[in-house]
Amino acid sequence: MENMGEWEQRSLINELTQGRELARQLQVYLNVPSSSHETRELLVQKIQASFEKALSMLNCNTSLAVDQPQPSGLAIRMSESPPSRSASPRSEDSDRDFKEQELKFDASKKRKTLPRWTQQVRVTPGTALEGPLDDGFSWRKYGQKDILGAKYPRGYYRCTHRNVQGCLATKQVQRSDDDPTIFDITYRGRHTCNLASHVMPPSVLSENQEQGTSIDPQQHNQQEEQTQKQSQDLLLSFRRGLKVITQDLHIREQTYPSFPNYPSSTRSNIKVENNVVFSPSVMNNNNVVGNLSPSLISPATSGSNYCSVSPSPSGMSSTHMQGNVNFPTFVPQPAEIIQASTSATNLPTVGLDFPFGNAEFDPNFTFDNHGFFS
DNA sequence: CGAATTTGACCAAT
DNA sequence: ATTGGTCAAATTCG
Repeated sequence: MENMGEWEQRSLINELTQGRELARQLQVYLNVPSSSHETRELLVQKIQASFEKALSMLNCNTSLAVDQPQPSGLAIRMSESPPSRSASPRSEDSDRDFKEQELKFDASKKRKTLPRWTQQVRVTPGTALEGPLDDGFSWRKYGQKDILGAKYPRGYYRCTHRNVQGCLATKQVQRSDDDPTIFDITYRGRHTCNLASHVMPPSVLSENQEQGTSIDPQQHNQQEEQTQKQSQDLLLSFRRGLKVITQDLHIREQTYPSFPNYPSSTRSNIKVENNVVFSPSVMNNNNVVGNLSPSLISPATSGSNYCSVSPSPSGMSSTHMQGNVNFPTFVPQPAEIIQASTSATNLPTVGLDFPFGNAEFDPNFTFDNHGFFS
């Protein structure tokens, strides 16, 4: 834990402070009759966002910042889930899927599969974009398959830099049967490539850049990976302001030290609605994440991310930059993130759960941000 | 021309 | 034998 860099700590403090400040402001506004409802609403949102961010930092260490233009609505619901079946709201297929997962889980010894979790992403109708989701990484499609019982084929993607950096992350994208605007995205494995935080300001980059690819994929401890990953995705999603519904966070891993408290409480559909609107000020700690990828268009792929780590400054390899390097402005759609996963729900209680889940720190969790955002 | 996608074949897990 | 996942040649894209 010494690893928790000073930077993280500061960010955290910063975030909390920010939240406090916002709350204070809210209080003020509450006493000012003339203040608009909207303003207050906005403050509330900010506060929520602030907390979420702080929590995510704690839980996930990911210091990825969530930065989002101004989505109008996010709903997050999370829980972790051993796919107890009955997970997805709408398709029974997913149900089937979960079953499979479950089975595999039990049969554990067989194949060590990479951690895997699913999220549903909905592209807001009305906006013509049909495609999904660009979650911040650059993916390359390597296959497509018709799935039994599913109307739409499932697309298989792997990290573009797989060969170069040995990043084993893959994802599967499948459009929901009944609601074409929803895509189930199952991620597997964590990105070991430099998740590049995209194109970020050189200044920031320079700081950690040395790390480059040095991260040995195999070395990571899984737990960490998952956590990290999860947060990565989430955050990314946030940033893009898409509607994301994470349905199942099931992760199975062989070596799973323990995930002690994944609060099972979750199942109580907790939805945290937050329309997160980050003000620049709030965001400052994470410039790292500064940009969103604009694209979110192709249904399954949008290559918009950069995992690359080109050591060489000039190195951005020609290609993947699909033109999005400008971050701002892109304001996708209102997003809604719902993480659901059914889990061992037993809890009677409605625990409070935050989007980022477990308020638990993994014992072994270390901030390995180094390579992470470099 | 190189990189990304498509698509049928191949392989592994039920 | 069936189904899901990956490979890889062919094709398309930029």
